Amino acid sequence: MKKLLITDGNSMLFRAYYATAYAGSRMTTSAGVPTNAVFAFANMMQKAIDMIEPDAIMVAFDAGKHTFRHDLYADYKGGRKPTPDDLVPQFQMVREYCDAYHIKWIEMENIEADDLIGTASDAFKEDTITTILTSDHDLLQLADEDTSILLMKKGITDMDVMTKEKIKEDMGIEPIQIIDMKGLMGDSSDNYPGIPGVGEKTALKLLNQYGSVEGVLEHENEIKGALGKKIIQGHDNALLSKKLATIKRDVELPFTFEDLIFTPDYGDLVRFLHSLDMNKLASRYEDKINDSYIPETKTVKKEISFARVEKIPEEFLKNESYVFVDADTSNFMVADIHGFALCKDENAYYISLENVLKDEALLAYLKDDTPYKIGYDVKRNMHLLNRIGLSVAFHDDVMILASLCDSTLTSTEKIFDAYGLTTEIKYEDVYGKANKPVLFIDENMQKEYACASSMNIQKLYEETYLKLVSMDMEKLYREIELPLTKILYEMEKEGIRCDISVLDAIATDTFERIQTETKAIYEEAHREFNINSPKQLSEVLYDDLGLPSGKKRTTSAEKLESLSGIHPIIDHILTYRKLSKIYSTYAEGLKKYIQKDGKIHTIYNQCATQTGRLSSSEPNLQNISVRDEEGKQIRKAFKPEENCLLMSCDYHQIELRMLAHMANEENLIEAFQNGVDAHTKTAMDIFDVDQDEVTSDMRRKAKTVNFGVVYGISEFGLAKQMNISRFEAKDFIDRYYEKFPGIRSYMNEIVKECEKNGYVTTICGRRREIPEIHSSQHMMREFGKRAAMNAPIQGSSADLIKIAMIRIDQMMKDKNVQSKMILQVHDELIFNVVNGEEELMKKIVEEGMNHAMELKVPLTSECAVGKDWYEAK
DNA sequence: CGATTCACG
DNA sequence: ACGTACGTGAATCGG
Repeated sequence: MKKLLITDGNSMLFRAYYATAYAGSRMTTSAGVPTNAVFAFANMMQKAIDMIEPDAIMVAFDAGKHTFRHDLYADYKGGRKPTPDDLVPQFQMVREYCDAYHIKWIEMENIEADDLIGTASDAFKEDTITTILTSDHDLLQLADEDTSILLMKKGITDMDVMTKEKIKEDMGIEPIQIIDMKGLMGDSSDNYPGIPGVGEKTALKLLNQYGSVEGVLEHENEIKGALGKKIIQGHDNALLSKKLATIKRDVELPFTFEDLIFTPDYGDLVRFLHSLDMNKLASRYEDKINDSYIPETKTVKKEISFARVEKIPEEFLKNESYVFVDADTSNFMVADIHGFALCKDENAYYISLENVLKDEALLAYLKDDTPYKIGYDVKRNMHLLNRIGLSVAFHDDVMILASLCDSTLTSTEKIFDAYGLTTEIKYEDVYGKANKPVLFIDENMQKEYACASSMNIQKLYEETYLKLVSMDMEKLYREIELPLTKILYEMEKEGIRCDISVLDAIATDTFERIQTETKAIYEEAHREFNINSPKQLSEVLYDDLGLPSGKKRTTSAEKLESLSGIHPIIDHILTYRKLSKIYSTYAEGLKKYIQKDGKIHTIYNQCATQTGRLSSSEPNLQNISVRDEEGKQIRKAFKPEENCLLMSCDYHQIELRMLAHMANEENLIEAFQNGVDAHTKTAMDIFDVDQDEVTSDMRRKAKTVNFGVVYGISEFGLAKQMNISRFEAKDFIDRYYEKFPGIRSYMNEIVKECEKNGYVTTICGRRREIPEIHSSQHMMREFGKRAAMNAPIQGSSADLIKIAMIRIDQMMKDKNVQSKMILQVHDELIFNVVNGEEELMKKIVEEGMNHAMELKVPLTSECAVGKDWYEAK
């Protein structure tokens, strides 16, 4: 058997174009010719070739026209959109690509590519297996025993193999009956009517009974009621529509199978790819070159120029650019801007702050949204620019691009390391270290550093943008992450009022109590030592006092609690620990961050977690004490503005709801739908009792089990947490899975998926890479499995609240409220609510949160208001 | 600068 | 044979 690959050239080129259209402005050759569609086309072809390993290839095009009869892209319904300008030259270019690769391409006057494909898929039947690569669902009708369709999904690398069986399973009919479906129900996008009043359901029913349009029409007089009448009236339309939907298979083909045999010439291909500046793609083929061709990469390498200027050349300001804001590397909420570097292609310019403000053309350029500005950590740039009175709309953030592409890249160092991006002159070379700044700034070094940094932004963009598109995260990026950046910027800028006198009072009180505890501890230990040093403390406990340590000699609160009662020193240490945490991290720690405006402005990092959650730092306002009453007092320092209240709204058991939805676990879904408390429900099931028999202890245990499930449950973990034996823990897990079988199969599936792909995804398509899943070490692998089980739950919940924030922000703008969203704590949002807006805000927030996604379970949340964060919780 | 501990979801 | 619950950030110690 031979293998034939037929590519639907036009449909694939359109698909390639739209999949990469956002990047259109920058995917060009050095001469400025757009190449994005050809690039994506070449990638898709290679993927299909690697997958199928065909003996022969044919690419079919529509002759000489740049639009065609089928709807290829979801956004362009009805009618024909004109072919985009930057796609036009790529029709020729893609044919040149085929020539260079020695792939046979066909086009014939007055014959549609579809009909060429239909005919070719039939022509060599005896000893050929055919695969058709397309993004056009209409070609599915060609599937049969020897022919399958490789159907492009979103992005540029995802494709589905549609066999005859798969189509039958998906649509409930034979592939060939697709034309009968269209005959009966018509096709609005192709503008043929079918039988008016017959939709998908009716058409399916009729076909199952009569097999084909002709079969239905033959019996049209037997069909009763309104339907029969409609069919008789639509008789001719049905036949015509079917004819229009049918791909021809009887075209005279001007070639034989031998003409299609695939004999690639990698030398020609590499030369061609280099001519379009697709050096990276070319390098994939270089080791396959069988002639003596050596790619002349030198000829495409351009001279890079860095310049310090007083004014940016006007010529440069016509296009998009990569912007590096040169500022202190410290906390950007207080850092000062020195100037910035702009680059595009091989030219980079450095301009000092003083000159920026004098350069009218540059200021106009920065205000104009049309030439795209691309930056790294756009939120930081916004703060820095805002403080010199500038507001710049950035079109892309390469920090977010890079971390979405690879979730393990959770810091700037990791991102730049991963892509091998360094600068010859470093920040320290220009400005020195934080504690030892340079006396004089070397302006030449400053220019070199900043210009090279802007070049790195450009390089990073080129490495990540199409990758992101091909990974299907463009929607997540454009519709969630980028809008969120702006919201976070506003939240950070707004900040939250923090009353230093409250912190002072807590500090003073706590300090005194720490002294008391310290004395008591020294007395019990019979000597003075540094209680903050785990090393010294463990010597006191396990050597001096001879308390039982076990193997690890840890001094963690967990261990100490188990020792409580054995020796009076233990409780003093626990209290000391608790108080010194409150004192140094919160009471004293937070004071350092109160700015002149009496507020704390935390920084939200959008790229710091592997799961998609935010993190908060300088200071971290996502871990302010709440579980412990004494620690919770800290919240009394966080206050609303004058004539305002704080409002805090949090989701109820968001992760369990997300799990119920994603695992499609009927039992749990039903509980949520009926408003049954999830922990109580779990207790009923694992302890096999009625709702009114669930004791608080049973509920507490069930709650622990539920947490365990979300964390990727293990016998050991659960046993440790619940202080029970491994066997008892196993029993709980077995019972749990027995009652919630959907969760069991979901967890198994997700681990399998992770083992296959090396990553897992959230509802919104966010990826978490889990390389540990393939580790040779057992423990690492087990960790990988737990992370694989947890990440989609934690990550989808993060997606959810991000969407809620965007919706709430939008509604607040629509209603023109004066209240502000100021904090996010994973499943909770905090607002400064202006007096009189309480009711409206509650409505907005509940609507925004509870309907951010429509899941199989209802989403619920609770809002509370108060004169400080303590009261509003 | 890594390890330990502990605050949060 | 292995010896852990998932995800963060800050303070502190001690090499």
